[in-house]
Amino acid sequence: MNLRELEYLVAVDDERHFNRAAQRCFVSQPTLSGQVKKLEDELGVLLIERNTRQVSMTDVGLAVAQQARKILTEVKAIKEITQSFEDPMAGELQVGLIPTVAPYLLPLIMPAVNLNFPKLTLWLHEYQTAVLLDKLNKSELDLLILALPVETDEFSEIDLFEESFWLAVPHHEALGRKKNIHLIDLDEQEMLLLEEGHCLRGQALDVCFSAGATENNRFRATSLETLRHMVSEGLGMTLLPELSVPKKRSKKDSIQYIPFNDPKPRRRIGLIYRKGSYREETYQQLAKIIKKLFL
Amino acid sequence: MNLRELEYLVAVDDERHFNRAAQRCFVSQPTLSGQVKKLEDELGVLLIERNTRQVSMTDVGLAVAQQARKILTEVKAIKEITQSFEDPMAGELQVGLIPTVAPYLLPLIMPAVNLNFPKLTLWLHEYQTAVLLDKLNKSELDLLILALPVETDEFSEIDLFEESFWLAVPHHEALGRKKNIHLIDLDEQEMLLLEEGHCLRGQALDVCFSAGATENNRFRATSLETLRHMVSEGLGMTLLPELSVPKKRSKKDSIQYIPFNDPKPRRRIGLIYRKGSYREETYQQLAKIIKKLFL
DNA sequence: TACACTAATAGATATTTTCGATTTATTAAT
DNA sequence: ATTAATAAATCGAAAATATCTATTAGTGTA
Repeated sequence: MNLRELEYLVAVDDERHFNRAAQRCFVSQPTLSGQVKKLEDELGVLLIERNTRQVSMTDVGLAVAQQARKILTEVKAIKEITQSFEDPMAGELQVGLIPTVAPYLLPLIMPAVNLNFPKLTLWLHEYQTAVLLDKLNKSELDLLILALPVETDEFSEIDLFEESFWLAVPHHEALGRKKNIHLIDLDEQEMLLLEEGHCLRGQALDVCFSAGATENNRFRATSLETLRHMVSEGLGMTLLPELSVPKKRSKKDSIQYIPFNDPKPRRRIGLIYRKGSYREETYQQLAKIIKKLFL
Repeated sequence: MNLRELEYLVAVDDERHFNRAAQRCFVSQPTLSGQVKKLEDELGVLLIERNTRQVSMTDVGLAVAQQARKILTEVKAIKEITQSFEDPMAGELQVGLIPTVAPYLLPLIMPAVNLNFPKLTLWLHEYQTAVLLDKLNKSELDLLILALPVETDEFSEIDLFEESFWLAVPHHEALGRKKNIHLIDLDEQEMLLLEEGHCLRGQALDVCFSAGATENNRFRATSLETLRHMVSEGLGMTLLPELSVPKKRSKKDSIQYIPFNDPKPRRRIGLIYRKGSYREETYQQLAKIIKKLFL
């Protein structure tokens, strides 16, 4: 078997036309026809049903073409591997982030990343922790930015920064007058939280639990911004991670943002990747740049 | 690039010796040397550090060889794909089972499977549910036999059979006199259970909870057979899945096995595989044969 | 210095891939 | 029925590639 044969097969599956497929592969039609036939002979099955009027794939053909695509993708990866050794800070990276971090962190770090590593292209993906871990595992993603710790020994972690929680209260609430608050001030309070699946929900629940607060079970927000709108509508208070707290705040805002006194409740944000990945150097340098911004 | 070049590279990585690597590939040493050099030229990096005395892989070389192995494995899979279309009931299958099912189910089904599908080779793997699902996801396994339901939409399920739970009590216990028992007879009883990680533990806990029984927290068994020995030593009672209950029982056994009256507590055992797998036909037929044994 | 071992090189040969030209088959239009 | 248009298969020559044997060159050891 041969990688070119596989390319030809994939081209036929895409084009459903031998001539066009051949053009796409920059070879003549007889060449492509011949190689496809050779592949069929070697495998001992008919991959493509064809007459002079129409081309269609057999069931086996479809399955083999699918596998061929996978193989060709893995082959491309070889070139990326070697390039990443030549220059660790060049190439493409599939990065996954959790939704409660991505929109607030990316504007902060992307300019610095692009400036320092102009040859590095980041493809950004936003999913909840469980999905991210699965995709990292399956090598669909290379690198995750999420809340630590993650209990698994298949991945390596790098700490990035710690993020405190702030209290977001509607303007009219008594608590909104305070400049700082203590955890115990939350005792007996009812909090709005995110829906199931967001790791932030679990972290906030922990804080609520240790402070003696409870969850408002009538509403659960699907995103941090929904949550913020709910607070702004006066429906209740919530905990927000520091990065999502606006830098410019005024006493007239419909939401008052209040920091905690020590010991501040907080979460760790970090970066994880598959243990022993050949891209380790890339990840370390990326982490270094991001950390610098939080000093 | 070329699959043969990748084979040569892997051979060198394995043998650390050009001559032996060449022999392993059934080519002459100059051929192998030349092709490896060609690969290095194409990738633009040194993969192997060599002089006439010793051969060692560079970091890039190791990473590329690793990727090459992956590719060659995927290529092999093509042949398996076509063969499985030729005859769905031929070839190799990586089957995963949970530890509370494997040792009791396999002796029952393997003779029938081997008889009906002599060309099918099953490789059997025993892990707890979470690990099985991960390996199925990563395509390290093709097929799982475990307790349903499994909450995920990436896999397809086929029901195999339902398995009732039996009560296993030490010979001397009062409950051991009974021929049948009701769930409510377990009220206030303390049960021995498996350690964390076994799905059977969760299923038994459910039963205990609904019956008003509690767990004995001083011991947790690592396997069903350990659990059975603990009961046999008189340390307490437990729930066992039907398949693990001996067919021949006597009143003199140190363990008395007692079935439940309706509604019997039970669990569903089934088979799952990746949705849309080209092996679907194979799995359906396997399921059919297994089901037949439980009619 | 001679020897044993190993990888690289050179030149010849064999194999495989490719191309252009042609053939065969099918459909649509006249 | 005939013709034209389209598309895939086939053929034979050429080009490209992989392989072989024989030889060379480098490295460590006795």
